[in-house]
Amino acid sequence: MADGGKPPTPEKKSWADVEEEEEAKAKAAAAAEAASSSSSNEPAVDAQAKQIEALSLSVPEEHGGSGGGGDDQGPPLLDDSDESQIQAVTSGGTVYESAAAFEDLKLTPELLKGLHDEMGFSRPSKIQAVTLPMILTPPYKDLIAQAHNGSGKTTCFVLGMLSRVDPNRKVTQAICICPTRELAQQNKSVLMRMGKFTGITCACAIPPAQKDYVPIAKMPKITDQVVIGTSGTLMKWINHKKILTNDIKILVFDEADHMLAEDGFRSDSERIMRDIQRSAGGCQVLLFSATFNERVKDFVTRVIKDGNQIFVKKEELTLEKVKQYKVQVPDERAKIAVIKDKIFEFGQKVGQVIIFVRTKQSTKDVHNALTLEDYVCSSIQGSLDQSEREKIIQEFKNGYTKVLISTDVLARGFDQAQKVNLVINYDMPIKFGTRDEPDYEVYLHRIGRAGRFGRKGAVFNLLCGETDNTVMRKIETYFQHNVPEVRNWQSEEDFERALKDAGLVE
DNA sequence: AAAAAAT
Repeated sequence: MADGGKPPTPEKKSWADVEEEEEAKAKAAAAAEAASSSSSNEPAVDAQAKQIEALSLSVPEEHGGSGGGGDDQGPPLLDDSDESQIQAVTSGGTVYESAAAFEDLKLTPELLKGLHDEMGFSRPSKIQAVTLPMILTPPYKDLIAQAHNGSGKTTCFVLGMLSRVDPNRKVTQAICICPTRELAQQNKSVLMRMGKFTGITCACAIPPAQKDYVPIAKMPKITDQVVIGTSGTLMKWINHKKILTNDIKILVFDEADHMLAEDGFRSDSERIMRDIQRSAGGCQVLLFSATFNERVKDFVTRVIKDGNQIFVKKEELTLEKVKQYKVQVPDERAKIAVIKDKIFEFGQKVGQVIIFVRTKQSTKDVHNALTLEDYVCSSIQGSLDQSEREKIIQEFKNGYTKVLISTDVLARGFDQAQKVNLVINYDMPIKFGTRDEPDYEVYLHRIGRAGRFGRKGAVFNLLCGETDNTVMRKIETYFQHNVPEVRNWQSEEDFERALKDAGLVE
């Protein structure tokens, strides 16, 4: 049943055995030659990398397992597979074989039990099949891996951390850095579930809620094998020797493009990397994200020189199953009207909804406008107290709230057990400092909140004025993806048809 | 003119 509907693939048809090793070596040598003659300061990795076959990244078949809201709908369908391509480039002489089953990965029985019984995964998704051997095969090479939103990246690095850690040693051996507290907590909860039978423990390095505050001096030392957190708190704990970094074996950057972007967390990330480098004498570094723009890609491939790389073309990055729409509205009031009359009418019926706005103030404004008319929703942004943030996330993950208004704090990585299938761009994502230059990466991450793990979803971009239209046009061009228009923002039929086309209503 | 983290 696992292969239902899929064309039969030959045994072991992985990129690894497509090319003979000898041939690959010859190619690598040729590549090195070419690279060194074209520009002598090219990073060695490009020169020595051997280009392997492009692989098809199919929709994964894993699902939320027991952590969901209770009404488990069984494994997602494998009907139409995503034809997007990913490209793997390996470094050095190691040859990897794509893992058809988790059993091929020499995992401990405890970990396998966690994967099957607790997570409910039957076999690896494409990105997992490709990256897990790279992560788990000695010599432990660094890895830069790009894969679609919702394709199962978290499992890759969580499994990586769990299997590289010695459960018997009560010292920190793995660190994962995330851009937001919510993501750190979410990743921790995935790791705890997956590692349920291993005895491995995990600390979350994020600032405590006000009521739980303790001075750093009084904080006990961390003895957990894994620490997952945000950059500031991680640095603080490391600086105060609450985390000892000399036994770190693996360092993971989730949403790595943002963690290493100049206008992101680059300086923090570099500092932490240097710290660990110094005290642990080098450790395996994993970078995971759905997006790597050319600038960041160029930078990370220079920082992580001798690693394996997997990248996806930007034109292949929009999710087939998430239908995008644009809606012209005359003014801000009309946006609220659309949300009230259309989104609340239809949206809630089909699942949960996230409405993205640009500023913290806007979350309050939109929230107030809706609450005034007795619509129930909640809103979140980074200035709320930690306990408040946790409460709102908890209520949303429980399914208690259906509509959540958010800044980009939730744009990346946030996963709601596949129950969010509608995303509203109340404000379009704009690059900071520009008027009409889209933030393509944020756009992609936002729409990725819908349609997790190959499920259906829809996105409505509310466009008001020429600037918004310019931004939308640029996005369409960038991803080479035409976004159809909902003709009349006041028309129930138009919205209904759009949702029908997206497969969200009958 | 900002969201994110945090001092």
